[in-house]
Amino acid sequence: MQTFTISKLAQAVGVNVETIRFYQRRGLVAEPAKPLGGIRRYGEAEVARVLFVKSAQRIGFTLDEIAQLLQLDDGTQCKKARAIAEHKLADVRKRLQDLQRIEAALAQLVDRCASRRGQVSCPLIAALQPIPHAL
Amino acid sequence: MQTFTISKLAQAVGVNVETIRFYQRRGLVAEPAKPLGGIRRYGEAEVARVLFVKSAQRIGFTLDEIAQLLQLDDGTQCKKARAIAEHKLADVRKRLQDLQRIEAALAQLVDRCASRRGQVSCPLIAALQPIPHAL
DNA sequence: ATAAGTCCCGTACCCAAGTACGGAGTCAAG
DNA sequence: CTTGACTCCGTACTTGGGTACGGGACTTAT
Repeated sequence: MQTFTISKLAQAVGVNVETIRFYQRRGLVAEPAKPLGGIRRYGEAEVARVLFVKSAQRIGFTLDEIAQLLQLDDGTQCKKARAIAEHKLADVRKRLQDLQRIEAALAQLVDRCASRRGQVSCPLIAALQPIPHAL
Repeated sequence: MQTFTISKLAQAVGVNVETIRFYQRRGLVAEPAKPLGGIRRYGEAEVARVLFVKSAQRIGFTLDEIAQLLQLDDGTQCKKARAIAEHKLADVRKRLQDLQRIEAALAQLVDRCASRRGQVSCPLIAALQPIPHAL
């Protein structure tokens, strides 16, 4: 298809044009060959790409990590891909646990605040102490 | 108690001394009064504080957000605290959803890689597209 | 009482992830 | 065929989260 100019692409995914160009420099988004001294055109693939980057970022991946994740998408080198994916998976699971703990803590806090004003000694700090520090 | 010097504190929680000082400037960690031209002493409260900051950071909160969260711990101003907490809670739940999606996608990828080599067209990209883009 | 090792504090530097800027080229409409 | 909007590309600036550095004060072992 290749229907977007860079600014349309940026607009479609809700980021700055400069951000697209920045991603291109980082190799996260393809730079289509420009047609004989002209203006590059982008398609759905690029839209998907940028959305992926932004989503992955929202959950805490760095651009370098995202670059790795994107390599998995090639389908080739399944062995390597698997190693990276497993590593990330462990990582993600740890993040999930932490998030779940803080979610519980926050929900509890909100709940207590709602039902009973007064001495709420916040459970947040406790929620994030993995070991009850025996040092 | 107040048994740690700043470097012992840093060492106890596994961060750089400079990081502690940086947090103090940001108001994230208390700076105990220094005893008449001398050296400040830190206790378990500061250890907990720094660990909290690091944990919260791991799951994607910024230092500014963490400062807000820490204010909730005061117990006072329950109304305000509740508002902040509710906001954060919504935020956390969104992060959780995203993480769960990517966890599933990664787990699937690993699984497929394990059982069947060959044309694995990575489910990651799909996993992070909220809407199947109908534009 | 002195040298080694810390601490205090300010300032400067670093990296990641953008954002802004500016000049030159392109393209579509009037 | 010019004007205005947009593109291309390079370079510079910004913000968040630290790290590093350096001079002077303090404290402790010898």
